Amino acid sequence: MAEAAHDSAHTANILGALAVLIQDRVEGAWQSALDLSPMAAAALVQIDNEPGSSIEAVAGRIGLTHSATVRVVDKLVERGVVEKDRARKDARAQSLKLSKAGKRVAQQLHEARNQVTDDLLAGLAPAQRQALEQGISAILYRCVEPGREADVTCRVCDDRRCSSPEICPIRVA
Amino acid sequence: MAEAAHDSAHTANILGALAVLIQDRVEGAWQSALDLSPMAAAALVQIDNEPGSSIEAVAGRIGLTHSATVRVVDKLVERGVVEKDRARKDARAQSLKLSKAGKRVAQQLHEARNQVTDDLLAGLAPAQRQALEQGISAILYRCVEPGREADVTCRVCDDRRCSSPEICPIRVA
DNA sequence: ATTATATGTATGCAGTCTGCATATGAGTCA
DNA sequence: TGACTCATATGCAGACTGCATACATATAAT
Repeated sequence: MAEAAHDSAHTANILGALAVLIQDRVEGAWQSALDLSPMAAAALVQIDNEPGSSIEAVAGRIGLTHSATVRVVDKLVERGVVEKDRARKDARAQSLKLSKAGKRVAQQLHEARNQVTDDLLAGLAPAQRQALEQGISAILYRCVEPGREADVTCRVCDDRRCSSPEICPIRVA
Repeated sequence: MAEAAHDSAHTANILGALAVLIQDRVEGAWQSALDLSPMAAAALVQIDNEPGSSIEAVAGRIGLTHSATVRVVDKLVERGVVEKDRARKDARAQSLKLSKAGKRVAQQLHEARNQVTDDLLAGLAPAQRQALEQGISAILYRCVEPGREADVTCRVCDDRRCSSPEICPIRVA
């Protein structure tokens, strides 16, 4: 019979379960603590990361259609966390940026997500955590082509946690 | 300055990104290949795992309200993959089970999810995969109390991949 | 036995999120 | 100037969800 150590089917299954757990906790925290839908959070993060983005650009990075993104951004504007300005270079495009309140929400949003993932790692021994880091990096590096899926996968990442000296394993290739 | 090997903040962030990637791919596959919403898939899996469940029981295990679960199950019944029968013991409760077609869909559903996670692990060296297994197990064992959240976290798991000789790290405690 | 309470289902209603089709305004190029 | 492309915005419809409520059945207390 197969031994546990050789059964990657089991590894794959609990990896899937872990993904469910993380998404449930993160999105639940966003909803209850900040009243943010998953895509509203993603739009906020992307506008924070690249101020001046057009709606079209944000749509591409969060993986929604243009029209859906228009609505998401509209709600963020109504709420006072995002500001629109017609771009100078191209009067068609909106130039999106966060208000002061928006930056505060973005900060809280990252804290909530980091709280979840930090808690999960908190009990691991250093060597175990490093092994996990290497495994996850290898997976992301190997399995995610730079491009649209890569952007969408990173839609709610905390950039400050993927900058120098570390690099996002998705964006190095 | 902190070295990469010691920076659990980075580990936490890419763990979150991996969760997003997995959920996007799995739910995307279910939607495009099987026309199943995430919760419809979860209900199907739970009814498959515990034939004879009431709607109330399924609701608890997938993390939806009762009324939302009634609708999800209704659609599955209309589609011909789930069958309702008033239970003999308690005429209030429905006794849910999968039709033959439903069992086929449940099988395909697991295959689609397993395909995603297997692909992600495919490039890892055996030792790396085992390290990942141990890390994930340690996280799930330590951070998920048996109870409602545990059930909900396992709502789309492939039970055949968490049975003997391995055990679901969430359910052993 | 009868009545009060609890449990399981079902449905009306409203709100959110999403995509498609389409309209409008602005830039680009022949 | 005119044809075409691009970014935005909006009408419309559909899916999904929760709350409040209604109804049927079971359970327990009197």
